[in-house]
Parts: sequence; C-alpha cells; structure tokens
Amino acid sequence: MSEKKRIAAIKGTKDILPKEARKWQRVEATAKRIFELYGYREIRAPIFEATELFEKGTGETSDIVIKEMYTFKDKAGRSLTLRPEYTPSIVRSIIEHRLYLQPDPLRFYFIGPMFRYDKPQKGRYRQFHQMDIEVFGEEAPAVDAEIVEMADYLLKTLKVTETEILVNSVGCQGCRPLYLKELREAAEKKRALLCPDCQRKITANPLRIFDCKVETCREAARGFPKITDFLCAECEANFDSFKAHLDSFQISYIVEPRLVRGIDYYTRITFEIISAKLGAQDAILGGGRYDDMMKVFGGPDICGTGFAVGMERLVSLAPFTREAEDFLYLAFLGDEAQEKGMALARFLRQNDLECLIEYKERSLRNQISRANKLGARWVLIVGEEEIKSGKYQLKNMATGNQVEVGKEDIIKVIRESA
RNA sequence: GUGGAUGUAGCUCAGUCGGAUAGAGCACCAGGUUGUGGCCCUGGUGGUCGGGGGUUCAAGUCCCCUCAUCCACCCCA
Repeated sequence: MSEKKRIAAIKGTKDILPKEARKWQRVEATAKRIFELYGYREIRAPIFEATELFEKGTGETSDIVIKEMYTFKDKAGRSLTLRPEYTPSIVRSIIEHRLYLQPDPLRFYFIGPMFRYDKPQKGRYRQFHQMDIEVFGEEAPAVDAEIVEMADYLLKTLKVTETEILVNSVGCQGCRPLYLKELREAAEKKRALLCPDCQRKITANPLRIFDCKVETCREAARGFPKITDFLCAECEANFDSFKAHLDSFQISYIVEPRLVRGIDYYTRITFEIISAKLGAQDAILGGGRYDDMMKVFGGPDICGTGFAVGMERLVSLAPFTREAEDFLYLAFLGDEAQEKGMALARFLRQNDLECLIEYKERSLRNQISRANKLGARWVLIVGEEEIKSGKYQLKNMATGNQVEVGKEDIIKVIRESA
C-alpha cells in the first residue's frame, strides 16, 4: 500500500469486481442460452495468433491493424498479436480443422477478451470483451435477417430498450469501387466547403465524411451519392430480400447508407444496433457479411456472416435487479462448537446450501451483526446447549423468527420456506 | 496520436486570501449488551493531499513537468 510505486491495472484495463461479475454472469448465461436455441455452438480459440492472420483477415488498411494491435515477438522471434477481433481466428480454425467437411452446421459463438491499443474513453477499453456469433456457408439473406432477429431477441430478453437497428449494404467487389469513385469526385467538388478533417477523408475514407458533426459538412454531404443507389443488381436483390425478411419478423430498422464498418472484409449486408445511452461509442453490436475471407486464407469458397457484441456496453445497458443471496451464516460459541460448526457447514454445503462460518471466535452479537451486514437469509446458532441437545437454533433474518431443528431438518425447513 | 476536464481516507466530498497537529459523512474495527442483527451512543484504524521539481519564512492551496482517470476527436464492440 505505501510502497514507493504501487502497481495498478494497466491503462485501459479494469477489474470486474464480484458485484459487477454477477451481472456479467447473468448476461453471458442469457446469451449462451439464446445462441444455443438458434443452433450455435461454442468455439474457443487462443487469445493470440500469428500477426499475419490479422493483417490478412482484418485488413492491412484498417485502423485496427495499422495502429491498434498489441504485437510482440516471442522468444523464438515469431511475431504474435493479441487478437483485436475474433472472426479471423474462427476462419483459421475452420480451415485448420477442415470443419467445413463436417455435417454439423457451421454456426459458432464465442465469448472472450479482445485487445486494441486505443485511447480509452467511455465504452472503450484496451482489453474489452466481445460475444461473437458467426455462420458459414449460408449465402441466403434470410440468415442475415435471422441473425438480426436473434440479436434483437437477446436485447429484449435482457430488457435493453431504446435501441435502433441500422442496416446497410456496402456492395461487393463489383459495385463498391465504382461508388467510392463517384463519392470521391462529388466530395472533391465541394472540397472548399468541408472542414480540414473531412478534406483529408476525401482520399483516406470518403464514407466517413457522412459522420462529421460540422454543419457545413453535413450540408454538403446531403448531396453526395449514396451507396444504396449504386448497388449492382445482385447486391440490390440481396439487400431487398434481407429487408423483406426483417419486415416479416416485424423488426423495425433504419436504412443507413452511411453505415460503414471499419474493417476491410465486409461485403454486402452490414448492420449495427445502437443506443443513445452509450455516449460517443454508441454501438452495442455490429456485424455483417464477409463472403471472401475464407478464400483469402486459402480455404474453400465459403461465405460468412455474423456479429460481435461489446460486453462492457451491453452489461452497462442491461438493468439488473439484485436478488437476495440465499445463504446461511453459521454462528458458533466456543472451541467445541467451532469443530461441530465446521462439520455442519460441510454437511450443509454438500446439500447445496451456501454457508459461511467464521474462523476465529467472536461474540454471538458480533456474529449475528456480521450475518446481517453480509445479507445472510439464515443464521444457525451452534453453542454448548445445542451440541448437548443436538438441536440448533435456526434464525430467519428477515422475520427474526427462530426455530429449533435437528441437523437433518435444517435443509428441509429452509427449502420449505423458500 | 490530438484536445479539454479532474486527481485530498475504502467511497462521496469539504478545506477561505498561501498560515498552526489535514477534516466530515458513509464504510470498517472494538465497546456499551457474560447467547441474538438492523436503531442509538462512545471510542478506534485508516492520508507521503496522484508523483517529481520549483517559488516562498511557510504549499493540499501558486508555477512547471509527469502519471492516472474521465470526456470528446479519430476509430470501433
């Protein structure tokens, strides 16, 4: 504590303390249950991979690869990277284990930490956690719609409200380059009206001009071409079908032609679910289709689609009612009672009852006071008299009522009152 | 990487114009009550005032640097 320099958690990381971890457990359990209902199965890949995996998968022009990766050399000189996202790992795993030759559907989910060297702020951390789901080998837009529906169901189940679903199509290798060219030309004509930042974006990433908050930029951007007007016939049909399925699910969404995913591999359908309660980092989850990644890694030509949920963001939005902890505090008086008490605690735990007992002698008043502060629902008193008679005092902390019970009846009384 | 705000006890925060042993509430520990919690009363533990340097007779207070946190840009979950 009073050492010269105390060691603190690394910038952008944080401890999830027990109270908070309880929320995470609830959210994760709910998500797993729902993912499994839709036929997804858990997959777990290593936390670090060959750096090349992300350079090729996430994309060498993406911000993530250019400036946000935790890359290091191991003792043999290999370049390794703490994963900044999960999709490339899954693709690698599928190829490595030839999972596409299995009869099982290629539907996976995953929960775990990711690492990006970003400047921390609200909803953004250097170690953060994502839940990912991915489907491979299904190109029908019905599956994209089903994914959005599943995400929607997850949020509703967790009682996350006031969210918006944004959808877009970023086109394919055929139509997107054409659009970008048109957009650049349109922006170039209005260069004088744009802020310095947006002038830079004209060449770097013209789609981002749409995000600018400067009024003159917004004004100018209104006249710019939209990707949705440039989709090729196939992409347009694909997008229309996707939207039609969402309509039949009666899921409302907003077509947002400005929705660009900052990862290079996306093709066609992309989507995001946002909440205004999150601040500047407003995406709870985001995803889309990546039809070319498997090929890029020398695997079969299998398409993929999926999304990633930001756990920190989701947990912060999910309302959480703390339930009373159903546990028993065992109060003992004297050495003999301590021995008896420890044996009793063991017995109760083996009968599936959470049980706490002190390790040093304290007054009964003190013990019951502690039981109260800790939130115990029951106190079992073990003193000399109880040991003699084999009957213990079982106190209900909420009502203050106290009954005398034998060892075998403790569990019974507690279960019956629940 | 750029910009702004904030750092005083475990938590929330006072601390005047630079002035004496750095405070409060909550929390924690003990006692008031030899075998019965919550309320109340009494006492106690806990701080190198984020760190370093400077100005000054004197710095929690003023100046510089640094670190951390928060917020925003960028980008994303």
